[in-house]
Amino acid sequence: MPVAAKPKRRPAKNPAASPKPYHHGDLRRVLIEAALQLAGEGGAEAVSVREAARRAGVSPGAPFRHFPSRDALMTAVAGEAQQRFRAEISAALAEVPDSDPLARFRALGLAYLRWAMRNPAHFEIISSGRYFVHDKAADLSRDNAELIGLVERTLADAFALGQLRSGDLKRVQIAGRALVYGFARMNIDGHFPRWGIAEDEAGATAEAILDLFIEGIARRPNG
Amino acid sequence: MPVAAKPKRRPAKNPAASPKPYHHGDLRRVLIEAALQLAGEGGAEAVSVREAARRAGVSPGAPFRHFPSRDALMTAVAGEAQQRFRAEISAALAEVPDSDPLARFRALGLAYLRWAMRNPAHFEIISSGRYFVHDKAADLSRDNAELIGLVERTLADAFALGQLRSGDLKRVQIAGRALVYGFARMNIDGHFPRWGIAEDEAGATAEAILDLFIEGIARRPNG
DNA sequence: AATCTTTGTATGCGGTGCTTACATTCACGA
DNA sequence: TCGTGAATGTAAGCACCGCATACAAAGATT
Repeated sequence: MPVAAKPKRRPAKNPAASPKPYHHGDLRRVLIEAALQLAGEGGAEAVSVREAARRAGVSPGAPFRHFPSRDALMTAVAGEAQQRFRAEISAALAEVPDSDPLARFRALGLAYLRWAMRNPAHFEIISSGRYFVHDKAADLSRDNAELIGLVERTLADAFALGQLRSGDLKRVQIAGRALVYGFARMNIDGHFPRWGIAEDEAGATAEAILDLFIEGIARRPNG
Repeated sequence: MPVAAKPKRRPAKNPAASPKPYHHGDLRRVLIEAALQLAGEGGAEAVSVREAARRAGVSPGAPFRHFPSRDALMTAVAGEAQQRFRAEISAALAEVPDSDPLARFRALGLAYLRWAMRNPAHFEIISSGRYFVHDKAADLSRDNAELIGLVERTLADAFALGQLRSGDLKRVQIAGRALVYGFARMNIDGHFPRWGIAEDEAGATAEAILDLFIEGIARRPNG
C-alpha cells in the first residue's frame, strides 16, 4: 500500500507534516490522555488498549512499545490522575491557615470528596487496586504515603491544640478515610439513587456527613 | 460419539444414572454455585460464563439457556449472596433486645462489617453495581430498601429514647453507611496493607471505627 | 554514509460474551 | 401408549479483548 507522496521528511523534527508520519511524536502521552478520556466516558472498565490505540490513530500493537501490559498503561493513567487529585487538595489546603488544624482537616476531606465526585472514573482507577499493582508503582505509593502523613500531622496538631476529643489518632484517621472513601465509592457504584440523593445534592450531602463526623470527633464545650 | 451403553433411562427421574445424562438436572443452581465459588477464589472479576460452564461439565453455550447474559447470571449470584448477607444480619439482630436501639444499630454495623470482611468478593458483587443492573433486580432492590428502612426505624427509636445527639437521622444514616461501606471496600480494594492493618487486625479495627462513630453520634452526659 | 536502536505495522493465538442452528430428552395430551 | 412440542443441551462461529512475534520504517550515532 503506497502512501500518497511520501514527503521526504524534513530533517528537523517538525510535527506539522500533514500526512501522518510513521513515528507518532508522543504516543505515550497521547495514549494516557486517550485512556483518561475513555475512563471519563464509560468508566474505568471501558479502557482498552485497542481502543486507546484506535483513538491515537495507531495500530493495536503499538501501545505495547510504551507499556508492557494494560496494567502498565493503567498505572501511568493512575499516576496522571493522582497528580491532578493531589493538586486539588493542595490548592484547597493553601486557603486554610496552619493555625486551625481541624479546619484544614475539613478542607482536605472536602477537596477529596469534591474531586472524587467530579472524576469518579479517575478516582476509581487510582484507588480500586484493580487496575494496577500498587507495589510496583513506587511513585504512587510514596505520594499516597505523603498524604497519609499529612493527615496524621494535621490530626496531631489538632489534638495538641485541644480541638479533638479522643487521642486515638490512628482510629480517627482510619474512620475518616473510610467515611470519605465510602462516600466516594457509593457515588461510583451507583448507590445514591437508592438513597434518594440526586446528583446536584451529592456535594451538599458530602459536606453534611463530613461535618457530622467532625462534630463527632471534636471536643465540645457542653454535652 | 456413542455414549457407552446408553442405559435406557429409567422412567422416573432418578439422577443416580452414572453416565451423565443429556439434561443436567439443575444446571441453573449449579452455575450459580460455581460462580460464587469462582468469585471466592479469584475475586468477582474472575467469574466467567465459560468457566462456570466448564465447572458444571457443560458446553460453553449451555448457561445461556438459563441466563440471557453474564449480567443475568451475576444478578442471580448477587441474589444468593445477598440472602446470606441478610441472614447474618438478622441473626446478629436477634441477640439484641428492642429496648436498646443504639446497641441494635451497633450490632447491625458489626454484622455488616464481619460479613463483608469474610466474603469480600460476594460483598463486591452485591454492592458494586458493576455486575448487574439494580433496576432490573426488583427482589434485590426491595430487600435493600427493607434494610434501609430497618436502619431508619432503629435510629428513630434511638433518638426517641434520647440516645442520639442529633435529630438529623438521614445524615446519620448516610454517614454510617458510608463508613461501613468504605471500610468494607478498603478491604476489597487492598488498602489495608498501606494503612498498616494486618489481616487479623481488620476485625478489631472495624469494631474500633464503628465505636468511634457511635460515640460521635451518641448523646454524652459530660463534654 | 553505514549501522544500530527505537518505534511503528502485520499477523496470529487464546480468552471472553453472545448468537444461531441443530440435537436430544422430557412432559403432556390425544 | 404414543406423538409431538417445549425445554435444554451441543456445535460452530462472530466480534472483541490482551498480548506475542516477525518485520518495516524512521531517527540517532558513529
